[in-house]
Amino acid sequence: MFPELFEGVREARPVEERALPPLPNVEKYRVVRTRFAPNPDFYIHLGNARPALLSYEYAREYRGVFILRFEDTDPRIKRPLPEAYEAIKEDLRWLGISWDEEYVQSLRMELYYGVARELIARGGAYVDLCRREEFRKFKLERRECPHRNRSPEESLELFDRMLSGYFEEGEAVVRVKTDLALSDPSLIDWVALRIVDTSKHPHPLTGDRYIVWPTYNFAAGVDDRLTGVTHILRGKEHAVNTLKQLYVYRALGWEYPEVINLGRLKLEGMILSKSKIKEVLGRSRRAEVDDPRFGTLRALRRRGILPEVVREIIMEVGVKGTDATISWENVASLNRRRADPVAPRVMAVFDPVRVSIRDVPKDPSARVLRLDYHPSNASLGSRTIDLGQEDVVEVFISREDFGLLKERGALRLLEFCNISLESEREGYAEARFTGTELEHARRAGLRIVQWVPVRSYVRLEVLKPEGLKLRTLRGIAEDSLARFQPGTLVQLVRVGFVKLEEVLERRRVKAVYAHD
RNA sequence: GCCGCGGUAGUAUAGCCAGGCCAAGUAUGCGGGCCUUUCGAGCCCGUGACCCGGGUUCAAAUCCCGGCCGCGGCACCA
Repeated sequence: MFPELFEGVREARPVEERALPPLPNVEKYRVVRTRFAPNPDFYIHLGNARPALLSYEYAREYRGVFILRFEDTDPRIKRPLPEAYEAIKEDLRWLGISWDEEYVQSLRMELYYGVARELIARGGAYVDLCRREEFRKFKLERRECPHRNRSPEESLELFDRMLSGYFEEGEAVVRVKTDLALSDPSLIDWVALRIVDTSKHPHPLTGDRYIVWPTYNFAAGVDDRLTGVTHILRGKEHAVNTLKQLYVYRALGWEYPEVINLGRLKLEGMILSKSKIKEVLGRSRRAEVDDPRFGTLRALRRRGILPEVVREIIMEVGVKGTDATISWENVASLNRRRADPVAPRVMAVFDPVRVSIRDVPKDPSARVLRLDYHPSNASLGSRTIDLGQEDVVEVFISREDFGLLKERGALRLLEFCNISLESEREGYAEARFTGTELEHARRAGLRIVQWVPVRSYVRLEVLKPEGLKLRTLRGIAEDSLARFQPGTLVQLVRVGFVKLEEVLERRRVKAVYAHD
């Protein structure tokens, strides 16, 4: 109809999403079923988002089913965090991921017991009563331990005893029979179920109801089969696990799903690993799980990183086994691209210095400024800065720009006027109005700097991560900043993008630094 | 003890499986230009790289062998 009206929109920036390579052997399956299986012992981070998003995208592309499964079968070492179940779902939703089915492993224990019995009955597993170190010796010498050749019946009986609470932690485990000749000792007769004393380490969901717990490999392997998963996308650190699970599948006559191992995703300068985050959390009173120094999805969200950017990064890195370190500069750049057209622009000054300007004409055109929040996005509206009728107009500029003023003797205050320095002493300057024309400023080569009127401003605190340090920048900003809702991404002119967190009694604003 | 992965511009990466369309793509950085919101933002142009050695081939960043360097994983965590 009016094609020209759509020009701008189309040119806005065609963010093309990279197409996913085809999944292997889809024709073998009626429907593609993928899954994401986090351990709810902590919040998920950018690295977890990779398999999550790719699994989801594949399910969608093939019109299949995407499964969310909580792997919470270690009440002792990786004890689930009660709030993590919900938090993970929230983070996934934020990323635009939805799931068709949801499972919680700690609620499926009887299923694992059943499969374990079947496996033992078929001679594919046995109950081992060796102490850990004892077994290790046998294994390294490629000898079988004394319990290995027990009859299935005997093992089954011992398994029931395990379940009844007869054994203590470490006294009995169920081992999957593999091949003693395996060159990789870590594969040999791996543990499928072990005892965890839940009276001492209660599970947040099931308390002390169960004392025999499946290991990751057993539970994951069984569940992938039981829930009909056809394609597994997971970190390449799981490559060995596939080999382990294969023994269970073979013993039970199951066919193993297709597996794609993904490389790790790191975020430059940010803490991703759970253990490191927990370390910082334990050390610092201030830190929260969404501390902007962390690479958790919550932290990225808090910093104003848009979910589309996280998606874009993951799709860009693609489906492969190579690790990738995402540079923060890149994240910032992608985010800026999307934020710039929609972020209102406001002036703020850090480390402020006061400047008194005389000779500013008293007519309204010079004293009452109407400024748009964005040069090209009119929908963001505008605000008015009223400089009053005093003889001198007082503004704050940053100490850095104050240095420029001293050096060059003149400056242009962004969208206001040109000034020249009359006198200065530490932290204060007197200047003279020399006109409002931008052309003059340009010809004179004046630097154009942001400023805040002394007459009306808000205090601004910006939380800024610098490496592992967290700094709080204190400054002042135009009072109009307080009119935005918390959560708004704002561009502080010549400073960077900031996400508003709190607006306190209209005179104080707290924000988190997103990026330049 | 054992298993696996990677080395592409200053930085981070794509391409490698299916060799030629790669005198190597993207982002950032850097240099220049543009924008009457004036900017450290944005837009445009430019700059710059296939770890080393050998082999296969008409043809190799891509395949094979060796070397050097870096990284990750497993063994009753997930």
